[in-house]
This record gives sequence, C-alpha cells and structure tokens, in this order.
Amino acid sequence: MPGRRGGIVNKASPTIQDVARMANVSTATVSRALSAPASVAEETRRLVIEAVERSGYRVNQTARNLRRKQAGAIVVLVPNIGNPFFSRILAGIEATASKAGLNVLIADTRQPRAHEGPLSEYLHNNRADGILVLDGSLPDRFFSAGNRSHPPIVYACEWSEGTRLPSIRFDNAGGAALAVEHLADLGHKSIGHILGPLDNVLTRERRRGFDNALKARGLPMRPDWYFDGDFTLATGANAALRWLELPERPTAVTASSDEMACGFMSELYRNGVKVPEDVSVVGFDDIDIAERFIPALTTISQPRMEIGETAANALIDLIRNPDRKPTGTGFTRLLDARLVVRSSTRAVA
Amino acid sequence: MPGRRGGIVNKASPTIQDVARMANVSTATVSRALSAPASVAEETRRLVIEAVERSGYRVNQTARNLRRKQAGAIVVLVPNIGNPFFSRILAGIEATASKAGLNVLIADTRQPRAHEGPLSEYLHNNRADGILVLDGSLPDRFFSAGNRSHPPIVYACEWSEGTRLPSIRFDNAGGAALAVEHLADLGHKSIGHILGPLDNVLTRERRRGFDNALKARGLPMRPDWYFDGDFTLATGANAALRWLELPERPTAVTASSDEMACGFMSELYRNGVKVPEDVSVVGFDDIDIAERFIPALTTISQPRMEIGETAANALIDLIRNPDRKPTGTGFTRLLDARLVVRSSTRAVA
DNA sequence: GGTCGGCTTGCAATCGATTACACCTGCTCC
DNA sequence: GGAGCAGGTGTAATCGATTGCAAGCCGACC
Repeated sequence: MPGRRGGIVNKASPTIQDVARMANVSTATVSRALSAPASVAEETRRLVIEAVERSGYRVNQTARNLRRKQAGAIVVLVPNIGNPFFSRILAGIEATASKAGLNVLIADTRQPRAHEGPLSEYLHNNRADGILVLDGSLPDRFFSAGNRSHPPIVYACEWSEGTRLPSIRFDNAGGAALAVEHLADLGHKSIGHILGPLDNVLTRERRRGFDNALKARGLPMRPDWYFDGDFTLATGANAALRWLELPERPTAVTASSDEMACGFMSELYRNGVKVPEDVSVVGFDDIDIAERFIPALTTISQPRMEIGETAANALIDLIRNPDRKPTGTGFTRLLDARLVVRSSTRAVA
Repeated sequence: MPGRRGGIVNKASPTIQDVARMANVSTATVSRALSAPASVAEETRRLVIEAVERSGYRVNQTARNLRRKQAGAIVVLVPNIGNPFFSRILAGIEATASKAGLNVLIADTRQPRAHEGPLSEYLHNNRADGILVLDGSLPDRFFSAGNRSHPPIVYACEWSEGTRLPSIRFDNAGGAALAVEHLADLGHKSIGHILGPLDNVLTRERRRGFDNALKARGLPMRPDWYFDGDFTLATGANAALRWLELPERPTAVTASSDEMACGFMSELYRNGVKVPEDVSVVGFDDIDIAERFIPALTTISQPRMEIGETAANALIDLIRNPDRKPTGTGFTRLLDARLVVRSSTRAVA
C-alpha cells in the first residue's frame, strides 16, 4: 500500500497555500494565526495549527523577508576568523543573535577583495539587518560613503577613532594601567612594553594606559623599552631577542596581547632566561592557554563572551527600534578589565 | 540648489524598475543584461550598465533568492565556535564560500535548543543551499528524518559513524600511528595515551591508530596507561595527576589533542617533572601555540585551513550539480596528517 | 428596530526580482 | 517571393509570504 505514506514524501515543501486549503481558510488567516495568534478566533487557530502540523509546513523565510523588507540576519565583520581571540567573542554574538531569531553571517575583512564587493553588498543589499564590526581598521566613513542609508552598525572590541557610531569596548587603558600598578607594587622600577600593530586602536589605548600609569608612578619611559609587535607569537619572540640585546634591561615587561607574552617567554626560555626569576611578564586578554602556560601568565582578563553578547544586544536593540538612533557620543559602553595574578610576575630581588 | 544632489539621497534603494525606466527598456532586459550579458545587444547592455551606475542599483538578493528558490548561503554547524581548532577551519570555509558568492551562516550546535528548532529551520526552510557539519555527534539520521528532501550535506573533520553522507577527513588513525612510530623509534617501550571524549569519532580513530601501531611494534597496551579526557587543557592537567600516581609510569605519552598535551605538560611542570627529560609528550592538531609552548610540542599537524576549503568546495560542487548526488561510500576524501618533531620528545635514557 | 463598534475573516495588492512565451525584425536560402 | 531561423526585446506570470482594506456577523445601546 504505497499510498499510506504518500503524504509528505519528497514533494516540494508545503506552502502557506497548502495549509490554507487544508484548514479551509484563507492564506491571510494562516499567516495571522502564526504571527499574530491573538487576532484569530481560537477555533480557527486550532484548525490552522493542526493543518500546519499535518503538512509539516515551515514558513519560507525568503518570502517573508522580501515582504517585510528585512534580512533576518546580522553580519559580523571580523579581521581573521582564525584568531582565537575573536572566536570567543563570536560565540557570544552567535548565542545572543540566535536567541533573537537572527542568523549570523560572518565575513573576513582580511580577505582579498573584501573591501568593495562583499562589504557594500552587505551594506546596501538587504542581506543584513545590522552589522557588527570587530575590525577597527575599517574607517568609519566607509560605512556612510555615498550618503545612502544603511542598516544599524555597532563596533565591538575595536573601533574607528572619532567614529560617531556606537561601540562596545573594554577599558583597555585601564587594563594596561592595572598591569603597571601590579608591577610597580612588586617593586619594579624599569618596565617595558611590547606593542601591537601601530595602526590598531587597542595598541594605542593600551599604550596610553601604560604611559599614564608609568607617569603617575614616576617611573622612567625609555624608548628602547618599547618593542614592536603585531599581537602574534612570532613578534613576541622577536621582542625577546631585542630584550636580550639591551645594555640595560627592564626587570618587567607588559605585552599588549597574551600571544606576544607567550612568544616572549618562549624565546627567553630558549635563551636560558627565566620567568619570573629574571624578568616578570604580564599579558593582555587572558586567552585560555594563559592559565596553563609555563609559567602561568599574569594577565589582564576581559569578558570576551560578554562583549559579544553586549554588542549583539545593542545591535538588536537598534534594529528593533530604528527611530532612536542617537549617533552621538556617550553611546559607547565600556566593560571593565581585571587583573589576574599568576606565576609570571614576582617582586624584584 | 538642493536639487543638485537629490538623485540618490536617502531614498529607498533603487529597484530594477527604476533602472529599466532610466534605460528605457523593460525589467526583463535589465535582468538579462546583468545576469546573461550575451543575450542582450551590445548597445542596450551599455545603456543598462550606465543606468545601473547612475542609480547605484544593487540587486535585491532576497527577491532573487525567492524567485530562484535558493538561499545564497551555506550554514556551518560547529560544536562550540569558541574553540580555536574550529575557527581555522571556518576561515578556510569562509574564504572558499565567499569566492563562490555564498554567504556563510554559523550555528553553534552546543547551544541549548539547537537541536530541533534552528537546525530543522536550516534543513527545510530554504535558509541554506547546503550544510557543512563539523560535529560528528549529530547523528546522520538526524538529517534524513521524516524522509523529506534536504539540501546537500557534507561532513568535515568529524563525521557520524556509518554515515552515507560525503565527508572530508584527516587521516586520524594514520596520524596517531605516526606519533607511536616516532616514539618507538626513539626507544620508548611504554607509551600512554590521553583520550578525547569517548563519544567522539576522532577520539576513537586516533585510539585505533594508536592501538594498531602499538600492536605492530609489539609494545604493551596497559589499561592504566589510557587517560580520560575531553580535548581540553583541564583534562590534560588531570591526566598528569593520574600519571604521577602510577606505580609504573610510561616514559612517553601521546595526547589526542594539543590542548591536552599542553595541560599535561603544564601540570607536570608544577609537580617538578620535566619534559622531555622525564617523559616525552606528543600532541595532535598542531595548534598555533604548540610551536611556542615550553618545551615546543612535537605533534601531528593537519592542514586545517585546507580541510575547510576542501569541504566547502565539495559542498559547493554538490549544490551546483544536484543531479550527481551519490550518497554511496567512496565519497570520502582523506587528507594526510604529518608529524612535526619539536622538543617535547627525546630518546629514552 | 436601527446604528455603532468590535471581532473575524477574506480579497487582492505588494515586496523585487526572474523567466517562459510571444512577438518583431531582418536575413538567408530555396 | 515566401518560409524559416536567429537575435533581441517586451509582457506578464511567478516565487511565497504579509497586510491594508473591506465586509460580514453579532451583541449592545438608545
């Protein structure tokens, strides 16, 4: 009896028309029964629900989106998806967005032709209801180019300097200061700093916090105690080589990222220098490995999951209430950084 | 003279109708000029292009997708986006998909209600033209449930045992064997193994490779030399504690993931045991930090970016040619693993 | 008894593209 | 000179939902 299970087999997906027919109502009623249940009589609603279940109907999002002029998705612009620092933030974004029924599209801004094509697609093609930018190197004006209207945009983590767009940030300067305070409290008088890429806002903010804290404590700021880097392990290792060559070495070094701190310690180890006996090291970010590195890394911890959630919520809020769109300042949320003391720092001998 | 720049300002996006009007042709012609240039007279094409440029027209993807019954996106089901292991694979996927003009949607399968709602949304709602599954714990039958048609599906990295769906994999067993060979060559006769989660295919594959290689070399397989784990740093550290308690300790340990290997070494360090002097350690995955851990970790390297690319290409191929959809076996591609020797292994004393 | 208002429901337009089909023009070939 | 064909274009249906408007029904109120 092949007819028995002939109901659903392999046919094209049922549409709202099919449901309407089964329930003996109009498509309008089906639509309302599903998205505004209160506006439909109870009995009718029951009939519709039943028809939906029997047919296995699922709304076609594309059609709905076309009609409603929305996309049902947000896009996240991230510089290098492969970087674990961002993936945790992504996790926070994804959790929040999916709770709100929004899909998450990711786009890598470091991709070859990412700048014109795809990006402006997202901006003006209704592919996204909102955009979350994790890449501060994309200039602000990029988004307002051609004075056309665009979906809401929120910066998270990084931002473009002088932007009027809302942003969710960590207190990077404050975090860097925390690191210096900690080292100064341990009696360190000579403190170096490994920088991130110079065109990065985080690098600049962290350096600002570092410099200010040094000044506040009356500690020296020597140019040869700043080391170039770009947040990667390799440049951290490179800084170690530079440190070794120094005629007068700082007794402590703060790095603008944990990866650089680890690279730094790794290279020191290979050269027979001990942390924290010979030099204290503080990182920034508190990535997973920090706790288990050898020695365990003292660092500045930031709630990365939380920044993802907060940013996603801010964006969703803007999407839902397009009216209040205050692009003024004061639209920036600052999340606290926290010092986590482990074994890579100790008092000067 | 406000009229001067009145052309584009803040109006709703131009539609194909607007372009047609400007170029004095029908919408059909505009559509053809853009997606099948050859079928339109050169002069007409020029007119259309010009109108497109003057108006700043961009096709509305939602409308196009509705008409074409496609989604313009693939979805990647990943267990825990926050895990750096996956983020590199994601990067490969993203690069490939965006080259093919497809958006990438990510969904976290470890999310609370991820199992019924969102997932079946993706499966049957035209939200995705194809699905890439990085989570082998999602059983195969999950996708074919209710014998409805679904978009093409490809497993990458992990897979569900006995699946008939295509999959792209590393040679996990081979990699694990490589690790054992290496240690045996160094003279180790007692080798332990830290397992991943038991319900994970990779765990099982790697263990199988490990066991076989042991057998082939005539080395002992002792139950108390297998340590439980779940791929995380914490469980690696835990295994170290177990190792320390052992009356008879293996002189070498292979871990089913680099993270566990690092956790293991970290905890040994805290207990005064030295790697590789007291025990040799081999990891699996070759994550970034492996090279810079202390000591640098000998491990099995897998081309993660490449697996992402390969999987994405396989999926895209299936999307473009829905006809040849051989769900038979033999539809699995195996990518080679490679041993990278660093400093965490040495010959037995 | 008639009017008004609230609650349900259906009709049909609409979102913005794609594309089957028909039509027109001009040329070739017999 | 007419049939046939190819190339180029337009008309209008279509994808699958949402929603403004109108209409029907029913009870309440004067």
